[in-house]
Amino acid sequence: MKRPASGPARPTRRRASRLSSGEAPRDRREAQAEETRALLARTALALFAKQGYVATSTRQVAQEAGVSEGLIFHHFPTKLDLLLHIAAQHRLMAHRVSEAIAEGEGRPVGEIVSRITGGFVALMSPRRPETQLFRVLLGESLTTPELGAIFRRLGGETTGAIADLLRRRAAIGELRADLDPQTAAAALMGPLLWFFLGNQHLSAPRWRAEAAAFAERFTDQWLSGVAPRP
Amino acid sequence: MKRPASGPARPTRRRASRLSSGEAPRDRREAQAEETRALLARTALALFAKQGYVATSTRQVAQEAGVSEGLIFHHFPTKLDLLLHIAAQHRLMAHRVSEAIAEGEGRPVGEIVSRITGGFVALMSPRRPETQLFRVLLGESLTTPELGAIFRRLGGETTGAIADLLRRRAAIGELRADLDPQTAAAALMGPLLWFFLGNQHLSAPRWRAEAAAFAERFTDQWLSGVAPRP
DNA sequence: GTCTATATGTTGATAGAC
DNA sequence: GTCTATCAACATATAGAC
Repeated sequence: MKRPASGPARPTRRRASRLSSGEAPRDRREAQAEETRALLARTALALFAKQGYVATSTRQVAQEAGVSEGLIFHHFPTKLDLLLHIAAQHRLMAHRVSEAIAEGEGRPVGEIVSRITGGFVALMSPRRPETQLFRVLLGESLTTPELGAIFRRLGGETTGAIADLLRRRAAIGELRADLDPQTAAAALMGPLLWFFLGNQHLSAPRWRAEAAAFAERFTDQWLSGVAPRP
Repeated sequence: MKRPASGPARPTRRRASRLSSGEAPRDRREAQAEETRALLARTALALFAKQGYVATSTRQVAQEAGVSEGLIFHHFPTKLDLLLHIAAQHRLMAHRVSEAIAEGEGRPVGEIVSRITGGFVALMSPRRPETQLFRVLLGESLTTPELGAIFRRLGGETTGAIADLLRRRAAIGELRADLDPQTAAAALMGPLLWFFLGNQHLSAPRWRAEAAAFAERFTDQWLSGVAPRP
């Protein structure tokens, strides 16, 4: 696989000189360091998402960010640490699901599920950083055990939270009594993932349109599968 | 990410010398070449599955297969050609689904769907070559456009075949009339994929047990979601 | 905190003898 | 058809000057 010759490094704005700030030099340095870490994380994420983690070199990240390669290793001991730092900084689908569930307490399941599928449409839009991160993690999780565990944990948390909701709602008769909550949760998240993988190449506007339409049709069908038996 | 120092190359059995065979030398050579290509494909697939396509070197493939590196490039002009050759040789989930549908013509949908989900359990067992290939393609499809297209096509064929079945069955009243076939097909395949990603680390026996249980519960729930409205 | 320079090994791919 | 020898480019990571 040919690696594209990385284009000329984009000029990166340096910090504006601070005149007579009240901050101690220590704080300024730390702030600067944090800024750099953020820059590196941003840049690396974009490249990882486009080319994959293994196929992206630290050199490339440095060039694209407009810093030296050594600086990367000053802030992140290894390349994997860089990826893990990125992963830790983002709130993924799992968190959105938990939020939707917490906020929907006392409201009908259908409403909560609609919020979840609707959130998926917004969250997984092709160009968003969270989406890019998700793709990297998914791809790498298949070969890097450490990331595989992270990825599985995220998935498990998501279905777990949903299953918990369904269990409670089934208990009060809002859902069919013989429902298996874990299965139903997988049946909710799985098709969203399937749709994402099949349509991630769409442009953002087309994604929004197609994903929204799919989410609506799918939510409807899923709900009729878990509704109480007549 | 540290690359594990590849262990000593396993001794590979060489061809048994053929005494006085009736074959022309030309045929023997061609057979030998085919044998080598198969060996390389087998070996590469195992390594790709474990470490990923990009993270696996042609050198490593050569060592593990017990041949020289140059020989790889004699048979496959580039590393990507090797992967594409592998991909072309395997019958994936898509084909199994089509088979199940063709063979189930005239039988109840529930039965066909059970065969599909049941086939998934057998086909996606952790150590099978098809499973390994699937993982490689999925992982790589997220970053290599050429493979992304292949992967999307496979997914599209699968849901397409299912959607077609559902459309015909809905027309004769076996399924609810307002069913959207494409959505229902995604709702069938998605959870299987989700389950696979969450449980691919299981041992083969545990996979069979857990996957079979999931398949049964899920099939049941999916069917009640597409059943005709009362 | 950032840079330059470099260490040390690996990569995909080619040439040419047998 | 297979091997050995070799390539230039690239990988991750470190050392030390500023």
